[in-house]
Amino acid sequence: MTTPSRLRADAARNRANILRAARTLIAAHGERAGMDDIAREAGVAVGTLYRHFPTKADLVDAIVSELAGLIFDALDAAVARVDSGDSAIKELTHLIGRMSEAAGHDRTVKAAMANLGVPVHPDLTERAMTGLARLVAAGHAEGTLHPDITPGDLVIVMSTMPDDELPEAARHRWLELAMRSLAAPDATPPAGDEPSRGPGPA
Amino acid sequence: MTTPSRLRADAARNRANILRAARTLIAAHGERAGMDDIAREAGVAVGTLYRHFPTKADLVDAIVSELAGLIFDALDAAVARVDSGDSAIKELTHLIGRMSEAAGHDRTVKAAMANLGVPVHPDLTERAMTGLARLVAAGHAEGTLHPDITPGDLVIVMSTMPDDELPEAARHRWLELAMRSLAAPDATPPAGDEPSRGPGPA
DNA sequence: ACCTGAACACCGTTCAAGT
DNA sequence: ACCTGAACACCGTTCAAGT
Repeated sequence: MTTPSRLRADAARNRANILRAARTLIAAHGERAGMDDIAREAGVAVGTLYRHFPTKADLVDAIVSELAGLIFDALDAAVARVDSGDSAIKELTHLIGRMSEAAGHDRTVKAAMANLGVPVHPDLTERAMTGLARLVAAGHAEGTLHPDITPGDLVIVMSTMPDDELPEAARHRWLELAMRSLAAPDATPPAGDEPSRGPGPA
Repeated sequence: MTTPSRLRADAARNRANILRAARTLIAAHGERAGMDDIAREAGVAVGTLYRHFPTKADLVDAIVSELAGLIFDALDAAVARVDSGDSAIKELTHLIGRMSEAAGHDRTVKAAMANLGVPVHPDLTERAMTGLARLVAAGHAEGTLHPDITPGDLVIVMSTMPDDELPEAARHRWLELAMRSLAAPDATPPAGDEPSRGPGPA
């Protein structure tokens, strides 16, 4: 779990090989991937696998966290671009679209997505929520995001993203529909603000 | 799989007990439910379980199909009400809302949902698509459904419905967002229940 | 310290024996 | 015909023995 500060050379090599093998096999077969298969693919004995990751869940978690890190990087990059003046709704569409595309090829992405909502690592979750809040604020400021949308809503959208069980065309259409539910109502300019029943930001 | 036209009295009783036990345990624990546990709960030996359902997947499939049947019934009822003059968007909201609520308590519902898109039983799928097409047509006619929405879009929405991994408040908020993506641009989506702030998972 | 691989435990599945 | 439950196979996990 906690990577020791210093690792024997062969141990470090083994760990890297295990992670690489796990990335490949778990992305392809999900949790169905067998520990023996992963060990063989990594060129180590099962015992070695278990020395580095005490349980299969720990190994999966490591892969998922790794991927969550990449997602956070993408999020940070989007925030940076928005700070530089790019359109928030455009960056958000791009971000969610990239994640959805990834989720179509890698079974781990959905799990990484869920980690945003159910904090396994609270610090990472806070990092994500901070980034999402920046995007939401920018979207509200430029008037392209629906006024009642919150960072939590983005988490909901991301965690209900389709995986590879839906064909690509459907995943693409999902993105359109999802963004439609996030976007500001553009048909009528937001002058009087709708009195419907939207829980306004008070 | 194919239920024999006549079944010995004890066999029929066993089958019913197995289905009831499976409903309970699979709804609660998903596919993690053990075959031995289901057999014990049903009061039969494992061999008997396997005589009725050659494989665990078959048993799960039976439960899922059963539930899909209930969903289709609900769909047909909605179509009937719309034919009687009820609002299509309102019935659609109610229908998806009920399914979402069910999915929050029963891990099988999502699987049943997926059956709509990936036809396990083509005839059932066709029945569902016919019903959905009626609702879509009615929604277009009354102008409450977004003009470009198709029955396939409803399948996408239903198969990306959140399960019990999202808390109830988030599931409720999901419904609002989903209906927003389906509604006509100028229409105010009817909310059967009071809208809740959807802050997502804490 | 770390690695190895045989052995154990658990659960899906089978089958010889019963009625 | 249908039921029973011990036995088998598979896979996650452990551990005594090696270096």
